[in-house]
Amino acid sequence: MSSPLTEDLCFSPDDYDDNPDQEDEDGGPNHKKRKQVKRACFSCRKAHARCDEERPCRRCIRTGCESTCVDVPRKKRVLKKPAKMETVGLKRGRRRRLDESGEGCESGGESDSKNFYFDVAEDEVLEGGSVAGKTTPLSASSSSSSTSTSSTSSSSLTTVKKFDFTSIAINTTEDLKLSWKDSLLDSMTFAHTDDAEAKESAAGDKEEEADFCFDLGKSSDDERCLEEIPQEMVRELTELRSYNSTLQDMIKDVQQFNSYQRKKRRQWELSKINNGTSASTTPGSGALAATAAPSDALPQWLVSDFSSLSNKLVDLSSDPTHASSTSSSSSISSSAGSAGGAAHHGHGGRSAGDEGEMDYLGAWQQSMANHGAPLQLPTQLALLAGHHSMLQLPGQLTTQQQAQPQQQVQQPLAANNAAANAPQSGPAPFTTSLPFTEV
DNA sequence: CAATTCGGACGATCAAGTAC
DNA sequence: TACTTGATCGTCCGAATTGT
Repeated sequence: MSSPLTEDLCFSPDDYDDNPDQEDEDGGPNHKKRKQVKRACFSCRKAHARCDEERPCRRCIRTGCESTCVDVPRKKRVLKKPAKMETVGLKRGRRRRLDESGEGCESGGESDSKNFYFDVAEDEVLEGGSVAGKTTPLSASSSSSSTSTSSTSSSSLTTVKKFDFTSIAINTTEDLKLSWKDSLLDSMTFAHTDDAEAKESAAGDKEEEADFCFDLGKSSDDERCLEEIPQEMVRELTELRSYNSTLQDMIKDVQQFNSYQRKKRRQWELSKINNGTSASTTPGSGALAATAAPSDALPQWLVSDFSSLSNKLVDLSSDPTHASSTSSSSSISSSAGSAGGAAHHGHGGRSAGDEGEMDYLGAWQQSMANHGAPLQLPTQLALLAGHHSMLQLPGQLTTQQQAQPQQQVQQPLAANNAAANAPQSGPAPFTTSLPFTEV
């Protein structure tokens, strides 16, 4: 029954349209239309409870949550699927005048269209409008999957250009299957629905179907299609995800190192300016002692991280099966901490019987090239990782890089910082420029 | 027994498609 | 451009559940 709360609110008298004389086709002689407020407050909406126009509303006052009694902006409407009426055969737009049958007539105002609505409802699935309000399981599932783009939130880290394969927005095998089914079924003009009744009625109406259904093939083919192709996709995607996850780990660490070095360099340059002399001439004095000239040496934590990273890479490139088992144990600890959440998913995704041996490093190179990032990592990282093939050491610039000098990577930052803009009379630009630009 | 939660029916609104 | 209409989003009833 009604809860005491709603009883307390006592909305009833004018909550319903007192115009019952309209249509009573669904039986009830006094079928009153439910009136609803234009906008319910956040609290009421959350509680699925009745609200009113006042702020704070009566319910919030009563429950003592006036603070949350605020309006929430309406969501912008999004069409998740292409309009369905093509698939069902209904057409939008002004109703065609049908002289002979008398079935249709020129639509006039609102009431006319309403009548028409009910007329149509006789032989269609549209009953009382409630069916139309339902969301199909397919659309729901496809929209619910969320991407976990693990962009770093820390301000000291740079944002990476996107080459995140997981942004395909598919997180599980089931998601993938559903998504695939969805797209496949979308491509058919045949109205797919999980609702057995609707399916039946759709199947029954052969004549209409023929009009807007084309090239469906046999249903058995469709079934097979739905099963086989996802398998292939699942496998590929799993590989991609695994590789991408490793990539993300590396990127995170490298970004940290980059940030660390940049900060160090800024400090060094600043202190140099403040001192009014060349850093090399006054070593060991005061602040300068604290901010020694940046070196190419990696901090200790990074060294250990990259050690495990290199092991991991060796595993990945040589023995994928082994990689999946070892990668979890030799996890690359992300000192940033914040980004750890999405970083390590997918490593276990490679199935034991996976025969497709992937050239991860090659793939990485390819990916980086595709996204316009130069293939260059810090020297020590290159040495640590032990994969010179995938790294480009400072001496080995690409032709593209030879054309534009290295410090280009650091420019956006330097533009914002007067100190960093100081004449580059200090040490030569670092050879540890990184493959990522600041955004 | 009161309070809270939440599934789902119903209402409002919007955007796409069509007739004129 | 006016109009229709399906889809989508919001409201809130009322049954179920939880707390005291």
